[in-house]
Amino acid sequence: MGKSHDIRRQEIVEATLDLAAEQGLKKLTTQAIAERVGIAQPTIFRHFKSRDAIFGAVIGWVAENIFRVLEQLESEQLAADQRLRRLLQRQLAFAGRRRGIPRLLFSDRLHVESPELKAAVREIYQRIIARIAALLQEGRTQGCFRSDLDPEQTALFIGALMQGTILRWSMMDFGFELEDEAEALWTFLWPTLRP
Amino acid sequence: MGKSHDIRRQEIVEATLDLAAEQGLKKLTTQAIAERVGIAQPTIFRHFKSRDAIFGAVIGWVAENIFRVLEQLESEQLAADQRLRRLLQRQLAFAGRRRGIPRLLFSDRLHVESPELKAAVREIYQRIIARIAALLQEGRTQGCFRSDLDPEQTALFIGALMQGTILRWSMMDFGFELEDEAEALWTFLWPTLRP
DNA sequence: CTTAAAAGCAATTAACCAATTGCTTTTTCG
DNA sequence: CGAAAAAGCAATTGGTTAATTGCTTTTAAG
Repeated sequence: MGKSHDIRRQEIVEATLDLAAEQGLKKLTTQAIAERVGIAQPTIFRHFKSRDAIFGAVIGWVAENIFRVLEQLESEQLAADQRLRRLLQRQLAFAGRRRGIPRLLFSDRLHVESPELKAAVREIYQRIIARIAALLQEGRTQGCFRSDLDPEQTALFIGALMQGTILRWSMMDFGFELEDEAEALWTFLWPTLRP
Repeated sequence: MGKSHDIRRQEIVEATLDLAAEQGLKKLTTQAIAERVGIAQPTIFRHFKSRDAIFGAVIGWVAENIFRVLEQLESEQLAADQRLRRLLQRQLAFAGRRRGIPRLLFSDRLHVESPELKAAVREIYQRIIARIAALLQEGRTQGCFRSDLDPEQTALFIGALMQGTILRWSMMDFGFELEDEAEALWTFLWPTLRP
């Protein structure tokens, strides 16, 4: 046996994310992934049923990390506005470390071809939006946000701001530090939220 | 001869945009485009040198329309804030009428594979941002925006808001009217801009 | 009406790619 | 140790696709 099943699966997932960042989805072939991992192309299929199953595992791994960020936030004893600020900082920091994320998750291939993968990506998106909306709601009653704020609508736009910023970062070939945008984003955002 | 060169080219461009919306980029083959237009697959290559040349023409067509919206705005005698508001309305309205736009322009394929197509998409993006920044600058001196506004930085975030909203619309299978988001977007945006 | 150019198509090609098969090697565990 | 199970690979398969070729039909200009 080579390496254990779980380790190989994780290697394949990471190789896939890295290759997505470097070469885009067209060249993201099982051959390319296998070469990056250092195994033969058919060996990929000892660990994943199909190519889509690899993508599914990648999305699952990304989801796990994003949700972990959201959960860590729950346990912090801070006012709602400071927790929202941290949420933005940390999600951008996580995305900034994994360039493959926008290339894969914003790809039309997942959205149109595979209903399961589309659903998985949507769930990530909707859980982030729901968390932001909950923070806005909480902060509104605490008095740290405007009282006439629509939490749902505002959460959608904050999500759009994050996604749009990540998309620009990807479009500009990752030519700036995504993490550094968090502070500027908050400066832009705060006047709309404050009481 | 069938139809004239220019008419066929335009038919191919529109078929490509429509198919991008319906089926995504993977199934956007020369065969599929030809079927939609009603010609044989090799005939495509009488009108375009390569598949990428088709994409280039599509992007060119989109750019033309977007720039026309920007130019029309120049001639309107309105305060800067109202012109910015109209810019958002009209760009979202245009995108809302052409579902293929996000599928094609946000695709990684253009960004990674073809340097020319990537440059073309970036130019569209940067001209919109530059226009927004100019409007913000103008409005700041006119007194209809905050005086401590950073026009460049703010323009980037307004662009991110638009792109993020269009991305959500695409991700949700165009399940809401994009044009209707413009008003809510402005409501969200105004508190950050007003003096 | 004539003819050259443009537009069209059927058939083919070369390249690419996900997935399968059949066999060998390595690891795990009783 | 020894055998079952897991992991590995070379070779191949079947399907897909952009682009070419060679030929025919249609259009437009003189």
